Amino acid sequence: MPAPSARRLSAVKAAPVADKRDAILRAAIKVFARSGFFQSQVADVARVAGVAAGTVYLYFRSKDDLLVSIFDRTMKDAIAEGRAALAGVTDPVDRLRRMARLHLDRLGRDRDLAVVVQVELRQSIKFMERFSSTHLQDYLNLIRRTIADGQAAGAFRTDVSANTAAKVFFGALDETATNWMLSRRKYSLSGEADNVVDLLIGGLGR
Amino acid sequence: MPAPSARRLSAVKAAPVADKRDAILRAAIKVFARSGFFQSQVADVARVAGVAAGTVYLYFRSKDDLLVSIFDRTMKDAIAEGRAALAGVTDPVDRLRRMARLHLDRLGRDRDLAVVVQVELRQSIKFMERFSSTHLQDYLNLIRRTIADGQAAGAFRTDVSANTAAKVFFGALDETATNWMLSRRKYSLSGEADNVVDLLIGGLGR
Amino acid sequence: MPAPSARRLSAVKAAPVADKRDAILRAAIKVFARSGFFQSQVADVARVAGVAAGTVYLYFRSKDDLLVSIFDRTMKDAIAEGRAALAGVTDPVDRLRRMARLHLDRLGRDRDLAVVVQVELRQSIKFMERFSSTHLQDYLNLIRRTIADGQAAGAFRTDVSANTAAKVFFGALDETATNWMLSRRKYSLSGEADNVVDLLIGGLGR
Amino acid sequence: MPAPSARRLSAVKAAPVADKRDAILRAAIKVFARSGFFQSQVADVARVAGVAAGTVYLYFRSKDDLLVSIFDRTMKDAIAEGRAALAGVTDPVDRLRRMARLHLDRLGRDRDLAVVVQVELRQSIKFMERFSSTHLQDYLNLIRRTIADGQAAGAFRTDVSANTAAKVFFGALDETATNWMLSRRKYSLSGEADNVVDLLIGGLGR
DNA sequence: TATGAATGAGCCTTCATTCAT
DNA sequence: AATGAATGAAGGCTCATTCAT
Repeated sequence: MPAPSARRLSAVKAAPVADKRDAILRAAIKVFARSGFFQSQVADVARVAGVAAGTVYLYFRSKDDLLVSIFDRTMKDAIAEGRAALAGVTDPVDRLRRMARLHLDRLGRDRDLAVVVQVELRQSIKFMERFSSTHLQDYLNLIRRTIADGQAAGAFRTDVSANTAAKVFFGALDETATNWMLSRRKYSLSGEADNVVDLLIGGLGR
Repeated sequence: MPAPSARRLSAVKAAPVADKRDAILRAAIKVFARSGFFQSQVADVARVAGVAAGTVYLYFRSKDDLLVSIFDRTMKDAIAEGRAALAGVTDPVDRLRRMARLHLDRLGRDRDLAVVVQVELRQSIKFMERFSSTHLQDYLNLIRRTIADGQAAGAFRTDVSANTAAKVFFGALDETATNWMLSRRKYSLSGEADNVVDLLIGGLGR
Repeated sequence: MPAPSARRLSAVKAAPVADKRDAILRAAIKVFARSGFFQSQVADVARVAGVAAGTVYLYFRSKDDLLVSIFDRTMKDAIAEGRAALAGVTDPVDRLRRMARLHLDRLGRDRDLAVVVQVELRQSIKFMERFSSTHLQDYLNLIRRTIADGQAAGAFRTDVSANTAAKVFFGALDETATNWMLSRRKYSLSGEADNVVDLLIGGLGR
Repeated sequence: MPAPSARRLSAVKAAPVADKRDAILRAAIKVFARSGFFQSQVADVARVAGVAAGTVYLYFRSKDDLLVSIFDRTMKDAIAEGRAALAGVTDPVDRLRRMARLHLDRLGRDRDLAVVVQVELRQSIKFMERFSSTHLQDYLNLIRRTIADGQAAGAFRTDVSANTAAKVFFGALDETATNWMLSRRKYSLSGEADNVVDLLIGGLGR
């Protein structure tokens, strides 16, 4: 933690910058969630953020950069949170359960963010110049390794590749989030985490 | 089945129209798959289809209508194929297996179609004026009912709602298809169907 | 009157041609009256005429030609009718009265024609490539000469040029027709003729 | 009248905006006069105004709005000017004479404006969604009331309705203006005002 | 830093006209 | 003569981005 003087200095110079950049990014999430990336206008983002249109370009290179920045921050946070949450947990099933809860918690806390991530991310993955898929790949790798470790530890069956299982796991969470985002009903998204994990661990068959 | 002469007559009048509409639709799938809907130009679709730009508007109301038509036809076909494939199959596990194979078969046969459906459909679901989500809902309902029937028949566990299970099932297939579509490697998508179903039925746990 | 055989021949060859050309022209009047020349489409004219779009071009060189043909025929008829109506009439006031009645009668009989003539003719006069203003000039000359004759005969005052008086006379009829065409009320247009002439002859002052 | 400093301030802020809007409107009058509304391009208006095409849309909603704005301003000015000019004048004949002079003065000062008003206004009246005919109706009402007052005051004959007389009066001025606008000769339009009024008051007959 | 007026490239869509049948 | 599917040029309008203030 910086000394008071340092904090004040940074408050005068850095913090407002971070604040405004953040305000614009939050405005972008709201606007993109409402209208979709391509149907949104930079001017709308600026208006919602309470700044002039030109100001957006003091903090972001382009409209694309707004979207990339949203994804970058979201995925980086997700991976960091995920790693932290798994820190002291050794039981493979618990590890998956924690990841599922985190995944749905994060999206469930901010419906706008969920909309943007669930609706626009896939688009962007397709167009590599817009979003380096690295982060998402990192996330899938995190799941895959967790499953592979569980297989090595004898907790998970080994006749299914960790790769396939990771995709099934991620897909299940992803679809659950998408359904929640599209649904009018206001049920708790994170409440679904345990159901999904139970099903995946125990299997649908009796 | 009509007599040859009748078929020739209809081929002279109806077929060319259907052919051109179809050519434009296939061109749209190719172009949208390459560049994404919003970054594609109607003129590109026309060029790929081998017609003039204006001709597109003889068969489709608008650029949006192209996308909607792709979805409509794909989903209608999917549901019809799905219903047909389940016709004589009673074993619940077999029914799910068939649906999974069909799902991945269809997308695996046409990578461009897979790209459009996996990348653009979600966007369009969000904007109901663009695509009535009815068809997709129908598809999810088909899965849900299949699972509920399996539960009633005692084949599937009943401590997980059919709704949750349907989302997990669809999400697993969906993510598998998306991953295949994005991957450079040319593995068979439909080959994944059995793995996914085995995992979902048996569960990841031992 | 031609012999029956001649009539049949002409009915087979010439008459249908004239009929179709006429049908298209009448359709054009109706369509142009409803939407205005520039906002009308050749396809609409064809549909109203009950022919295919391409057929219009068998009888008219272009869309412009449709408008020109409407004006040409209308003005030619008007002048011919006007000359005929003045044939045996020598009293200058009677001559003006007859011209006014004819003018308003003609437009009053066919509201669509009135709309096209009153609304589109002025446009077209401005663009000489579209309509040779000769016909309208001929019409104004007919009025001017009638007034000049009346002046020479001592019936009309001579301290106003026949030219100015002709414009006032035509303008009064023109505005009366325009007002009638735009008005919702269904009063008789030709009934206005005498009022207008009385006013112009007698003057507004006491 | 504001103090110089205040004027300078307002000149710095308000004037440029008004100037640009005005420049575009004047350009539109020039371009529409040359080619007609439908054959003019917004890009031409912009080029003549010395701005980029997109700039037009910062000041006007659409191409239609340009035309409507021209009419609105012209008619509003005409009515205001007319009312002002009649303020202290009581003699009915003088009142009509003043209105006629104003009418022809205004159009005679700006031939382009005259072209647009005389040629395009009628079109627009026909299509009410494009131009609320209210203003023109107001103008006609002003004339009608002036005539009716003159009748009540015993200056004008009463065996002709004020309504008919107003149309004749307006039509005479309108046609005079149209003829001047179309004519190549450069005579003075406002010089015609007295001739027209004399004729209308005194009547063509002896 | 912040503004927001101005820019102008870009694109969907229309529709007069043509021409193979 | 008649059709109507096809053409493709044209233009209104949008909006990401810039830059003078």
